[in-house]
Amino acid sequence: MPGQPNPVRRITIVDVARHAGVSITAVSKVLRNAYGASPEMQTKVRAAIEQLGYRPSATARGLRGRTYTIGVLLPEIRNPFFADVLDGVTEHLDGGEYQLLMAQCRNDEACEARLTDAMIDRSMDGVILIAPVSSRRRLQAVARTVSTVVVGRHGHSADYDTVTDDDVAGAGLVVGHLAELGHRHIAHIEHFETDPVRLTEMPNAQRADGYRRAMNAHGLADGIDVVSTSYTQEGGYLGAQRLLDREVQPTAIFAGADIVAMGVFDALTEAGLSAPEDISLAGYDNTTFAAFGPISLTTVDQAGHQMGVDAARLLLDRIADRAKPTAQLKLSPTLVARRTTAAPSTRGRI
Amino acid sequence: MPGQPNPVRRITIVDVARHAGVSITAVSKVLRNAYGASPEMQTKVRAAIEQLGYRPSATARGLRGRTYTIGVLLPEIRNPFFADVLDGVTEHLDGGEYQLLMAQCRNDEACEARLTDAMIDRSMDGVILIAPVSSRRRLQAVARTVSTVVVGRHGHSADYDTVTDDDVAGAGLVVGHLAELGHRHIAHIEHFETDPVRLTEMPNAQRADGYRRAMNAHGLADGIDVVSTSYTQEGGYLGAQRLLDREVQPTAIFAGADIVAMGVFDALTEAGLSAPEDISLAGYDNTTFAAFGPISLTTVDQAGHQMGVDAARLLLDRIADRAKPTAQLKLSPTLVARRTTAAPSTRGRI
DNA sequence: ATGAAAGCGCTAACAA
DNA sequence: TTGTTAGCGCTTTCAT
Repeated sequence: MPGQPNPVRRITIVDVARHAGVSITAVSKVLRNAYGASPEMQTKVRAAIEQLGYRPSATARGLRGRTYTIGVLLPEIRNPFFADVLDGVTEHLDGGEYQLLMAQCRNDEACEARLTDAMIDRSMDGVILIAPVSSRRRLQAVARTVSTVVVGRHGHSADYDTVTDDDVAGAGLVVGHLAELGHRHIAHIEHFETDPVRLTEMPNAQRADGYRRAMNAHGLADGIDVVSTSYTQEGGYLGAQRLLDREVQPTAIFAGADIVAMGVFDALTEAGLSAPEDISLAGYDNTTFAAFGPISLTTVDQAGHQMGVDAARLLLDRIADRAKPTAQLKLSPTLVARRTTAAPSTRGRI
Repeated sequence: MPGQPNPVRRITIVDVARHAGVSITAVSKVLRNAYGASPEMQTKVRAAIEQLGYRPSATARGLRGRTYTIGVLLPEIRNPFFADVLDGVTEHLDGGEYQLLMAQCRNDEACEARLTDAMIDRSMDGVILIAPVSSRRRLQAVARTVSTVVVGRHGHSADYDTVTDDDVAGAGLVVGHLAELGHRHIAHIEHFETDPVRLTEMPNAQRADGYRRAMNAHGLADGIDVVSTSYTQEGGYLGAQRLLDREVQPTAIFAGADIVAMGVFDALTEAGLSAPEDISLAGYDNTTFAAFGPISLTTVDQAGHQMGVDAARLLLDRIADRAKPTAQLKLSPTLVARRTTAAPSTRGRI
């Protein structure tokens, strides 16, 4: 008897109406808290709903009105920073009438297109795109179809709201901190990027830009040293290896993300080096990993949780009023100095 | 002109039918690769679909047939083990006709009820529940409504398939490894559990059970030492603190999950101790964290990726045939010995 | 092989 | 305030 039980017909609005002895419309109105249902009506209907254990079909609702569903597109579930953002979104939506469903795309434009389409096909009421790599044109197209908030990507649009961190300033904080400690040769591991739009809009590009600007501002133009890999642990590992192979090694490495710093750790350990004794190391994001005792990574806090809360709020506002002008929220990052940065040592150096 | 653009009417099956000069039924048949559409018909319809950029509404489809949507319920997005499972699921579903949407519940029964309901309300074709904490009754109810595969929870059911790891054996591997190194006082940090069903079915309970059995089997009954906290970093931290306060400290700690071991590291560092010099440390899950160079944690690999692949496969099978008998897949874990375990030292000990 | 037509469970005019 | 009814975009009998 496992499968194929009696085809448990789901309770529908018709059942509720019949059971309560009212019209279908009446039930619908109560469900939506719409105008035109007397208190007694409300009570009767709610009682019937309760007794029958009725739950409205989001599918059927979606065909006419809304599905009460919000989609979140994550670039990478392993990067704890995105979990922080997600927590913020969840917290703001909790208790409300919207359900959150998410999907993952690892910096893959084709995947993003597929998934945003899938969300639109499922009549989602709104979507939050976290650090999407899609073209501007594509983002605009999505946003014109469904209420959209873009998180972690710069660039204004009349079609979607944005929530970002001031990545240029964040990179500046790191460089300032290291320069103050006495470092002059500060290397940066960036996420490789060639697309001109992404070069302007993606956080990784802005961090690299902020790094260069800050180095110049501190009179350290000669100490600028950038390697391009990717914002992954492997990218950090490979990037650090390249830096360690330099004739003159940098005294500090600014990894564009904490996850990159993890890879740098790998390479350092492999080379018998450690931070900050041999090389100072800083990351970006202030993930739980960075705070972890044995690591204690100096990093930049960009308040992912708050970004999530703001994104959810903006999305609900936009769903409520599709025509309201778009907003661009830019949060200010702060430096979290921990144990992986210190004054440069001369140990073993020529 | 931001919001409210011309209410961009979506292309529907009617548009396609008209454009191709055929009936709506014909288009539907082509969409579903159903029987009764000639090659020419196929060609005509596909051309129209292509030209118009038509995408079927999953919402409308769901009202009659399937939504081509599979839901995954994750307990904790920060635990990288679950990301491994998810990767496996994604990989198996990739390229198919099903879309995967996920949601997170932090070991919260109420949240699980809400989200499984939400998935059912959205007419999802199937759901994969990862390490759910809900009651058996609830899981059965869900499974009778929608095709379900439960991952990481023991206990057979005629209503859902299961994919698990042999947690008892896994715990045995750790104890065996530590015993072989010469440890006799091996402590275990478990996830606190009182519910009688979960005490039987949850992996954490099985690991604790396997630990006890293995300790006895190795003649180390006197060395059994369990502290109950939770499978979180904080749980590991608090558990380790309690163990370090013992009159006689254990020479090894078996943390029930890698994330717990992370917290143990915190506590050790704080106490000025390190692994394996002062205390050996082992985890469970073989997450990327465990493999991370500076950590190099001894742990148990339970092949999360493979579990995900299997879960997806079982789910597709069940969707195809709701009546097929349920399967219980139990994978065998392997030990991954790294640098945090070694022979017990007598340093500083009485 | 093809198409007409009846719903699926809701929402939203509109009428009463 | 309440109820009737026409769809929403599909799938699926059932004729042809």
